[in-house]
Amino acid sequence: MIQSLRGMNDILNQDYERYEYFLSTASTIAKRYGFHYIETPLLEETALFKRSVGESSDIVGKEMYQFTDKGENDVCLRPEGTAGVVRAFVQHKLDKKGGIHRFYYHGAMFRYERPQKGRLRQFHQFGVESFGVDSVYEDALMIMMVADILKTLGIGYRLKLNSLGDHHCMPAYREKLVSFIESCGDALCDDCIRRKSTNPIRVLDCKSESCQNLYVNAPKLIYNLCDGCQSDFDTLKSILDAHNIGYEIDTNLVRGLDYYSKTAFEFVSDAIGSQSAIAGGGRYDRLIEFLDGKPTPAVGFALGIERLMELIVMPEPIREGYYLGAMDSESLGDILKIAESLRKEQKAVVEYEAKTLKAHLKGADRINARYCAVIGENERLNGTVWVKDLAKKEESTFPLTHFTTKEDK
RNA sequence: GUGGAAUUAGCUCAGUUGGUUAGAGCACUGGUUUGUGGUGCCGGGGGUCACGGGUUCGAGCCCCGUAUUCCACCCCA
Repeated sequence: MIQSLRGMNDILNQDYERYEYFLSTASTIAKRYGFHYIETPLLEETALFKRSVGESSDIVGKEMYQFTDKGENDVCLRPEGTAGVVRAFVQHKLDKKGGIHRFYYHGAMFRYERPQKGRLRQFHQFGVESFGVDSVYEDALMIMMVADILKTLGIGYRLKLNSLGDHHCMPAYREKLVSFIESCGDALCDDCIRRKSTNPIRVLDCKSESCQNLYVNAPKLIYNLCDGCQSDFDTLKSILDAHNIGYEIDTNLVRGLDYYSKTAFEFVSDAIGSQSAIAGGGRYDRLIEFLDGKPTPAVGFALGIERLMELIVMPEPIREGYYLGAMDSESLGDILKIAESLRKEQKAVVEYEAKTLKAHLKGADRINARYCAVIGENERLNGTVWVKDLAKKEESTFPLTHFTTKEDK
């Protein structure tokens, strides 16, 4: 038997119902906030991710599905969604057009990681990107949108918040931090010694207890922000307070993609195991110019659909549509005609086998049909159809033409 | 990429120190005497015990390898 590749799953039946329910909920909300759908290719030039996500990140450094195609192009399957949307934004010259552009997207992302619960090699994200809005109110909008989606889906969460500073305060802070790290000497773990040169900010969320004990006294970026960043961060907090969105400041929250600046946030769930981040995002004002566009402020987030699917509280299933069956095979022709007519407006499922009434009712119940319509010997002789409303437990008999004449509509 | 655990029916799991035709619950299917479901009662189908080797008179059980899943690390959504 050939099976799917490691960490790559099929989505079917009830799983797909959840998937579809999530998508329609999230898309509806995104549209209400003024966002438009954008679809970008799954395959992009490798350079796009190297320049945006950053070569020092694990995503680009060791997790990309990268290969050379038949035209000798260095390409890879997208590991995240933002880079492609920014590429499209610049390629279609929307940066030069100016104004505000808001997009949402969803689809498969690929990372070559060791799979576990909540971590797949092919997984799905829903994300939004907003271009051209400098105001921190747009950062707040992002967080409110995620909160809105999660609340609608019945999902509990904790919101972690941090500010990563900008090109005014970050470089100075980085130097301060590096000299602090150097002062710790050999007491640090091997990972942190490596991070010191590649991406020093990352030492702050090191999982090692001994490192964390040392970092208690490390300089925190949050206390070293420049005036602009500080005032934006304060405004953001007051907006969230005004909208009753709870948050905790996490000075160690460092997003894994290099393009973030200023606002960074992460929604986590305690109910799905160690892969607990269900959504993350932040501001990335410099990324558009890194990708050869005109400098444009931008902010966005992405949600992990598979992780959310574990947590979604589905609405009660409702009975809908018709189940149709015959008690003797001679009536099947009429049954098919009724089904064809009904399907112009609603769901109609036909059982081809002649069965007892009891068996048909069981079948109708199993597929959660609202109505069970059956033609037996009596109905065939009278030219009628017997229909039972499975929810109201009421039954009635209609002439065949009651259904088939609807074709005139 | 590192370490650990698991894999028996469609699903969740039993299976004694290695010993005949591998079990249960749920699900599926049929019956329950005139044509009434979701919830009674009785029956039925369904397993190369993950895959490939090895040890043994004999392997679901012991050993080795492979695959997958899960847990921790790592990373992130």
